[in-house]
Amino acid sequence: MALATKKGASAKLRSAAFKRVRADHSAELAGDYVEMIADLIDERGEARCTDIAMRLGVANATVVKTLRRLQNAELVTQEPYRAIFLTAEGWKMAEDGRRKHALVEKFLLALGVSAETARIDSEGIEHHVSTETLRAMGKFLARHGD
Amino acid sequence: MALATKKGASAKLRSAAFKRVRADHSAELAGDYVEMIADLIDERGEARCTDIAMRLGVANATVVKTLRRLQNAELVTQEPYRAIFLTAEGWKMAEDGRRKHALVEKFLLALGVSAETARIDSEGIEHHVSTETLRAMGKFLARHGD
DNA sequence: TTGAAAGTTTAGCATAGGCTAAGTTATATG
DNA sequence: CATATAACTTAGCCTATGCTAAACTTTCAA
Repeated sequence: MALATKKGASAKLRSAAFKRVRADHSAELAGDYVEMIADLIDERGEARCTDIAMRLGVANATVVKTLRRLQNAELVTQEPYRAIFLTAEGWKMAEDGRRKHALVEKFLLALGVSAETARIDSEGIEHHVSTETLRAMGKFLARHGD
Repeated sequence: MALATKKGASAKLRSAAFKRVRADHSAELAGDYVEMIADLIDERGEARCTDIAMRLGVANATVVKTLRRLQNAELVTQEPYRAIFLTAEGWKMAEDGRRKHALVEKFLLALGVSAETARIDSEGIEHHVSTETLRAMGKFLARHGD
């Protein structure tokens, strides 16, 4: 029984990391969307389905479906056939994402990878970096480069 | 028209990063499974559904279903009600994953994050790190720590 | 050797996130 | 101002990844 308990506890510990990864994944898409919508609004005054679809590299209908989920999650608002807006919560998430994204990308550049790779890898990495790791990256940047 | 072309090209470039992330995600689960199966075989001689389910923190039936996909992908072999084995390709993927995983985890430790965070974050990050970034991490480790 | 516990599988359901095709609305231009 | 084009939406399909409940094997111990 002592062995079984130990085994169970150890498995539980291990599984926590995978559960975090799965949770990150569901949040990831929402983060990408709001960040992109924020960018589009800043760049050209409004965010349209088509632009989002093109930048994400998915079909228009996919964007529409996802936007409905984001509306249910109170991250965006939208009238039929009109541009897309972010709620206060949506803006907050977008800003958080941008900060994180920018820091990871700068960190990778400081580490010595090419601009192209930094851009691509930071997109995948940003959603899996804890606050602690983010802080460590910040410290590194303060010491080196930046 | 010049503007439209430029716009399209820029969007295409951006979308590449997101396409990579989506591709990474589909490969991710397979990578986690084979790595874990390899660990179990090394640790206790065989890999069973229940152990995988416990370590991943998912239901048994979920593991069974995923294993069927991995069998179709020729990464694992299995007889009904028997233990699970890796194919040559499965072992290769597992070894690659372990190498990558270990390097990322060591890198995070060298960066100054706690063991706990390094363990958890490396799990999420490993699948989104390009060869170039991995090399940069290796160089960092050669200079500092390790 | 038989029966209960442990492990495995099947069946059936749900959600997320893709797609295409077809229909609807807005808008810009002749 | 009428209509063609562009943008948006709906409908319906698919796969991946999760779940629970129920059925089936294996194994181990009485």
